[in-house]
Amino acid sequence: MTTTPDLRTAVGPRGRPQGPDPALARRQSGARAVYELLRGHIIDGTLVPGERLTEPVLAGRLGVSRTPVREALRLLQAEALVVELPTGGVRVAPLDVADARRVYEVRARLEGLLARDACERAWPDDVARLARLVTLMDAVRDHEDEVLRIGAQFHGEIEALADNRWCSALLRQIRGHVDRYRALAARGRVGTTDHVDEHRAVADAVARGDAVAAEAAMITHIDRSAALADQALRAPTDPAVTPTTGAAPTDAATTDES
Amino acid sequence: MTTTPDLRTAVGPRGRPQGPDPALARRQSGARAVYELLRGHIIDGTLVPGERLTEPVLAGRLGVSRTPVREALRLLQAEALVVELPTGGVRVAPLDVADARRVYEVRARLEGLLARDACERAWPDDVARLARLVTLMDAVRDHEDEVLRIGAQFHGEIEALADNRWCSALLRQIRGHVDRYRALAARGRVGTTDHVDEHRAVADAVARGDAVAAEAAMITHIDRSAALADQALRAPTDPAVTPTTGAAPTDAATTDES
DNA sequence: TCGCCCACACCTGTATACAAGTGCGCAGTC
DNA sequence: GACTGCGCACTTGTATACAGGTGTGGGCGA
Repeated sequence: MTTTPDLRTAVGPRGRPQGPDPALARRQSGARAVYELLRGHIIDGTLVPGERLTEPVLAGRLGVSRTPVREALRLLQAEALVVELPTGGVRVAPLDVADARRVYEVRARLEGLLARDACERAWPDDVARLARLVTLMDAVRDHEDEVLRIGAQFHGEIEALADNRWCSALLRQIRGHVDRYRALAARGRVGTTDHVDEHRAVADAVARGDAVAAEAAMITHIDRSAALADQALRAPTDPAVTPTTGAAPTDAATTDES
Repeated sequence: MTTTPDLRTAVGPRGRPQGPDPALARRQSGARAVYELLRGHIIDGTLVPGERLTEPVLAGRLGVSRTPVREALRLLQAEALVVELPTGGVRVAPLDVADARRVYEVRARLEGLLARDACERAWPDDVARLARLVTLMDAVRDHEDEVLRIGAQFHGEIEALADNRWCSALLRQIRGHVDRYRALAARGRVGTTDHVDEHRAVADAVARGDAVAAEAAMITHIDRSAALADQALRAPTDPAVTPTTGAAPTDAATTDES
């Protein structure tokens, strides 16, 4: 591991060639790119939990100066993907399987709140779109990957409907950690039993405009996912660090055994 | 406004004289101190919502270089207390009274989860301590300040019991925003009706070990506080920026109309 | 052979220097 | 008088230089 690719080959010297928004392109440069890269590597396990990250080494490896590296590390620290050492400096946040449950609990509440908010803002065509996703999911219920993909869409739809930036911002942080634990477990082997029904329960509640039920259904759904994930994390292999080679999800709507 | 005191007079040239933990003292230096200072000023309204914050100006005013200022701004940005401008740079996050409700909603769920977790970890003496706080609160129920102070203690106790670092970390971020809205409203004039009973409901649920009830009671409690805060924010004065001169709360357990 | 002490190498934190992009203002012109 | 074009000043982002502190490893002495 720790074979972090050169940043220049990863994002180019000055952002992507086709930046739709110049301001975004500007933000994509340097520090932001380092942040995204490191974040992905922490999530997918390329950077091993507990590993010390030193600024000069990262800077040299990525072909940039310490300044953007430092900034990226601060962002990762704010997100708790790296933890500070008593003497200064940081290391990759350790993975504690027992903590996975906690992460899921928080995620469940935040997504539950999103479902509640979505209830109050959903228009008929939104409801129809959700229902369509559930139908779609039902149609492919034996293909786990497809179920997961549609599930991600479903959650993304709910989040968009809720339009709650506070929830979304916090959720994004939590999602990074959720994705870490998912990468740790054997990919895909989390089971999707009852996924269709659980999503349908949420969709139905939203359709009825029943905010309380929607929130409860979402929490139940994610709690069950948490139980599956917990099982997958404890059962298969030793609890030691087991980085997978799976793709590195980096942003919203990627988290999904949901 | 914008009469930010010199950082050197605020924290001294190299941390406080009596740092109990040298590592902490080290972190307290420079960037961290700038962060805390700016955070406090944003929360208490000294830094006006929407105000542009430029690195050279802040650096000069605080007597440090741009480097620690920059780092502090990044932390504040991660916390959404400042927002980035399209052209780069940041401004103090605008205050939207309609958004206060959203912030409280999130806080309610997080604290609700803390209450739930506290249930599963509370020992008899913990339960007794919570009950004592409720009794104390009841005894001073006519003194709003005292009620708020004890309320803060109560919430701190729950948080400590829950021992859920994920929740606590997210809650800290949310609390900064809650405190901002509280500073915007007339201090103390939020009303504390039924505070005692609401806290008692939480304490009783914890005593019974009824996690579901504890979570629900906490959510109800904070939702009611939210309604009071919302009322205070909309009613008294114009919705324009109205910084108060009240003390600047800077960390956990300071948030309380709870 | 074990323990202690010193010195080095390293790393963080801060300051300063440099380059590039952007917005604003002023002057000139129609 | 209004519009347009140019130029300046400012700001951010990055790189580099410098100082302070810490941990480690080797050497020396008991």
